[in-house]
Amino acid sequence: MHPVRPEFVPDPSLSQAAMEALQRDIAEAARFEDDLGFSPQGIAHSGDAPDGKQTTLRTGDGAADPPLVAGVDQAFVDDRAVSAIVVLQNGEVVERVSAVERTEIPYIPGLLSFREGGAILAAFAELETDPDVVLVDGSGRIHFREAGLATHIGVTLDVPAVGVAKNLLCGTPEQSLDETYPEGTRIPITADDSVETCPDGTVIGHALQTRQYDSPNRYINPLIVSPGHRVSAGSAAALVEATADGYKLPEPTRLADSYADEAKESVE
DNA sequence: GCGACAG
DNA sequence: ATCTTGTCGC
Repeated sequence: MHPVRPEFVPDPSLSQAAMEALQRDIAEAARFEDDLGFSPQGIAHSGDAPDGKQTTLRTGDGAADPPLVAGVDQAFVDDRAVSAIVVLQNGEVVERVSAVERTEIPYIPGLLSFREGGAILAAFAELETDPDVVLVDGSGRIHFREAGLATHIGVTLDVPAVGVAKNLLCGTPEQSLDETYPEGTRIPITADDSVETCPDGTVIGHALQTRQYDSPNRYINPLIVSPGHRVSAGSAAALVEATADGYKLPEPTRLADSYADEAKESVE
C-alpha cells in the first residue's frame, strides 16, 4: 500500500520546527475514534504457529472474513533501518515483507517517525495485502503533539493504526506503573502539560498488562498502548489484548520483531 | 539552568 | 534501538 496523504510523508531534511509543525497537521487529520470496519473483539486465535519460514498464504478474499492485522517493527545496522511487516489473519501469517533504508537523522524523542518512517513506508510499498489495522512499535496519540509514529504512519496511509510501546513517552498514568498488576489490567494514561495539543485529563492511551507472572516476586512491565488513527483508546487496548497470545507483545508485533532481526542479518 | 524523553 | 554470558525463577 502507498501513501494516501503524500504531504505527510516524513521528510528527514526538514528543520525541527518544520517537523513539529507537520506533526500538528497530522494530529489535526488523525481520528482517535473507531472507524474499523470490524469488531476489535472478533479476532480469532490459533495456537502457537510454527516458526521460521512460512509460505505466503493468500485467502480467497471474501468481504467480511476475520480482520487482517499487521505488525510493524524495525531493526538497525549502522545507519540502515530494516523495517519488517507481518500480516496475520486468524493467528496465521498471511504475508510478510521487509525493506531497508538509510537513516538520515539520529533518534530524537518526539521525532521518531522522521528517523524510521521512510523504511516503514518502503516496506508498506512492498506489501500486497491491505491490512484492516496496523500495530506499530512506538507511540500513537501518547505524544507531545499527539502525532507519534503510529499516528504518522496511520494518517499517511489512511489505515487504522495502534501504537504499541514498551515505555511511556509522556502523559500521566492514573495509577503508578511501578506496582504489579494482574493480566488484563488497563491503566488510563491522561494528557498533562507535556501534551501541548489537547486538554489536560484527556485519556490518550493505556498501560496494558498483557502478561504477568503467577505469584513470585518478579513482574512484567505493562505495554503502553495508544490510538494511532481511526481507533479509540479502548479499542486500541482491546485489539492488543485480542492479538496477544501468551507473550507480552501481541503476535503481529512479536513476529515482525523477529522477522526484522532475521532480515537484518542479510544486510551489508 | 535542570529534568525528561517511544526506538 | 544496539553491544552480549550467564543466571535467576517458574
